Amino acid sequence: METIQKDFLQELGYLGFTMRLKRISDKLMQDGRRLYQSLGLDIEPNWYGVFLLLDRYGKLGVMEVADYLQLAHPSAIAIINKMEKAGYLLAERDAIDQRKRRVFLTAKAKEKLPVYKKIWSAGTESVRQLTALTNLFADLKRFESHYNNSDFTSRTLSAHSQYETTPRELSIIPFSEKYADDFGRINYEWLHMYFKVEPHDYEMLDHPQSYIIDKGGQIFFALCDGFVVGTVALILKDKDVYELSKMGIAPMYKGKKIGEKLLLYAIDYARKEGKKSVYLESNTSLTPALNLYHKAGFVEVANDPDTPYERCDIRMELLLN
Amino acid sequence: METIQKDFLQELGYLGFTMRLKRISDKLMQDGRRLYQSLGLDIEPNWYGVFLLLDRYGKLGVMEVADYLQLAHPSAIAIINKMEKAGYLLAERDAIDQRKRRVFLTAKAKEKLPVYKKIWSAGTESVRQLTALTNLFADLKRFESHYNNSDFTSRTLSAHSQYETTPRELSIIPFSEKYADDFGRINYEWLHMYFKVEPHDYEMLDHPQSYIIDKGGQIFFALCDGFVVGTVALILKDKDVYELSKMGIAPMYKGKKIGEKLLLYAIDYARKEGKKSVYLESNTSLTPALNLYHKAGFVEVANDPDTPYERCDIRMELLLN
DNA sequence: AAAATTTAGGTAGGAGACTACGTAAATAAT
DNA sequence: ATTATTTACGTAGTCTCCTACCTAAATTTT
Repeated sequence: METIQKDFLQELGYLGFTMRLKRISDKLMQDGRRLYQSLGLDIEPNWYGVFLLLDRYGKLGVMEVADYLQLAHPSAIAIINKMEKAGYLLAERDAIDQRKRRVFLTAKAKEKLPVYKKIWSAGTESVRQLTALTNLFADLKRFESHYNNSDFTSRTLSAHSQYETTPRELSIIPFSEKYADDFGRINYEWLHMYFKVEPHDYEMLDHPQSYIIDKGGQIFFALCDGFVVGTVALILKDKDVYELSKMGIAPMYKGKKIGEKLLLYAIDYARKEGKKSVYLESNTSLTPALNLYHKAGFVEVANDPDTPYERCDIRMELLLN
Repeated sequence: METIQKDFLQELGYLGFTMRLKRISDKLMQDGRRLYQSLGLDIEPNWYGVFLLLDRYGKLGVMEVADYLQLAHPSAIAIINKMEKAGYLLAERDAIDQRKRRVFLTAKAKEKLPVYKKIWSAGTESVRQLTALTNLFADLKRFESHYNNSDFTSRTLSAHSQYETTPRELSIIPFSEKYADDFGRINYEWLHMYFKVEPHDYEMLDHPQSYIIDKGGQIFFALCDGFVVGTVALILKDKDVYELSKMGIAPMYKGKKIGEKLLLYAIDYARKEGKKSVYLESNTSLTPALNLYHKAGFVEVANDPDTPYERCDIRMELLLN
């Protein structure tokens, strides 16, 4: 427990996504509130949508506001009532539809709006700077639309239905076609998390049989609780040299020495196959992995300038016997 | 108000970021809860962090849990207490530090964990699919670290301090160096939102003076409430032909006919300069803009196969006099 | 050794969002 | 015309997270 890993959720990868998102949005919200307070303004961070909506469209019904902002209507009501109490909104009954309460900005609101817009512009600029050089917006949009289309719940449910009771113990098995997808799944996750996925990766991860097994290599899977929780590949590089690659552990199972067992198993296999050495390429930022390699006897050697991977900045080797 | 723009927050661009983020994270949370309910499980969507944390590290104090998950400690306490009540957690006093309450997983938790992990894996896979082909994770990480470093509040505050009371009315003025940054600000926003920014864009947006003005073109700014809310550029393409480009309105000021005024003003200028025609390149997905162009008299002509912009799939022209 | 400060953990209260349920007006169906 | 259904709100209750404040143990200072 020496160096405390500060951000566990980040370490959990895809699984931590939900809570990380909430964390960011909550923080932004809190900051917004603080900002208004320090400026001495009597508005809340979630009001700007209503302000701008009514600034553009004039009078709107409660449901319309909710629809535009994609809020459940009670939330819209809560905001509207507060704004009304603060004197920014007025409401009137719709002449033809008696149920409808049409809300609109008061003179106070219209007077203050330019000031608020100025502040929102500043905030907008901050967000622009924070998201500069990223595709956060396009990606977020894509995420939202995919998410709205596909039913997350039912998809996850069906995936779950394949659950079968199996021993808890860790077992390590060689490649079999039925786990080919897991090979990709495990590795795409950490690649995605730390680097960008390179073309060379796609080939191997999507076609392990043809790119690794058929060329004289081997892949091992760590199985636990009934599914694949770790992978490692030995790629035949020379008649007596393996490259060790695609070593990945499912985030949920990290910290359980599974990587170590997998690595030792692979080394043992290489030795039994009569190979002279195993080498690997990695990145210095992946300290836990490097420690593991070191512990297993790998030593740093000169970097290969012709590596097909951009992310690799270190090469290690282990001589067998 | 013909076609109701469904997502107002998306339309607001950077400004809508906060609420969109909250919307997504809340939705994910709700879905998680529904998922567990339909599976008949007595766990909550925000428990997985604690489960996996204790699975890895064994016994931890309340504050440690809070730190790892980056939660305020009352939140951690709330989760821990519920999990304890549900029988998943037990607590004991630390032998040396009497204040410390060390929590750990019960036998029930350890027994159920494989099942839950299976479900979380399925959820993980769903997130992977939803974020495939995006850089959401790398970008989110970058956003988080930038955000944690720079003080959003104080930055926005200082930007706000430049506020000066100015007339509410819209005015249109020609290029001046002091608004050069605004030219970039306004245009980067919509480019970022709808497309990816192309190299050609950076040049022009960062150096309007040399790339547009000095080459015989002109830029107009719409000013309102004391700051720039819209831009349009006329680029000299031929001795009597302008290309109309970089037409953008700050999201907060959309729907106020500012674009229309700016466009007519630019056309008028071109006419006064004695040009024969103005053409523009755009994208068919930008319906509101296309309507505007159409209304101003632009007609669709054959597309230019040599356009420097990837995003453009339509070309329109307006003959003057 | 006594006093001051930090740290661990807890409570109270507030904000935001959502679901579920209820009511009355408007619209559609028979 | 009467009944059934949809729509527009509104209320209540629950969940999440956070800040502010409090206590008591551990650690530092003096």
